[in-house]
Amino acid sequence: MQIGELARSTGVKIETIRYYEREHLLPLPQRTEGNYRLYSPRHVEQLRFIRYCRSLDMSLEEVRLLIEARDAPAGSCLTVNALLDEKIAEVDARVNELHKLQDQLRQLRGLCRQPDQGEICGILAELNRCTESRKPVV
Amino acid sequence: MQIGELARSTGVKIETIRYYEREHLLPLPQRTEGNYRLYSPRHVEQLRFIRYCRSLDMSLEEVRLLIEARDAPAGSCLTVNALLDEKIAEVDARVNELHKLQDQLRQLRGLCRQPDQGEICGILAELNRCTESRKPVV
DNA sequence: TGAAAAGCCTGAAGTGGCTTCAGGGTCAAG
DNA sequence: CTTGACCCTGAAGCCACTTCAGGCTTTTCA
Repeated sequence: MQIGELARSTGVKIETIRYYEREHLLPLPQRTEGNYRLYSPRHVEQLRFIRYCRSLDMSLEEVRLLIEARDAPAGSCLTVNALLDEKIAEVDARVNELHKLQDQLRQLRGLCRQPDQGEICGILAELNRCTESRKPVV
Repeated sequence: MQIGELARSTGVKIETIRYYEREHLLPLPQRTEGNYRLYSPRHVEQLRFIRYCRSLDMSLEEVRLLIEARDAPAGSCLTVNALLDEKIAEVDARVNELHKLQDQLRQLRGLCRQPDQGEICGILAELNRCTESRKPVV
């Protein structure tokens, strides 16, 4: 299976596949006489593994850890649990941040409901106000 | 006011200030005889403006737009409103994604509550399962 | 048979929003 | 006069890719 077919069957771009190879996340494939990469079902699995982990917001470094753990499963539970716990905490924190951001954005948006009436837009006024060392209303 | 004081009084790193200058987000400051940057209160305001926008998750490109709008406020309401609406939609979408991710991560984490019992960790088993072309349980 | 089109190759540079590093120059205090 | 705090520049590093330039291989079709 050539790189194009691997790309189609996994939905991963060719360039990304080559990038993973350079990063040693995918084992080196065989080559044809014309120097084309030749992939095995093993590669398909590994690529899917990487993409599933990435869809869970893991960094490539974390994916590397998980691949190690997967290839030597004994005793790796603690590592994997710790990784997931950390990730869950990160995502929780990020969601909280974004909720606050949503409030701020909506309040700011509320300062100018009408299209331009000639006077200065309430949003710009507020953004400007925040450049002085007073606290934002929003 | 030298760059160090500007940095202290705004909480922005010196390197970041120089970076904003390179990116034309901050006007070029005067220089002393010894080639040190000299900032005015105008620069302090502008830098605060940038950081406030950044705290609202605006990209530097968007900040550039807002600076333009701020400096020519007439008729800029529509631009500013559109930018905010887009930003609000983006953040909403991201929050939804993260909520789904949280569910996934927590379910995955639930597959291995105990430290290593010798058998293969349920999490790794599930991650592996997802490398085959079946749908994930989680 | 021959040429175009589709597919593949490599290495380097670009993305955003900074941060870090190497290798200096300037200036006030002791 | 030297130490140390402060400042300067230009280049490279970070992440996870993406894009680009320039060229090779294989297939397809006239």
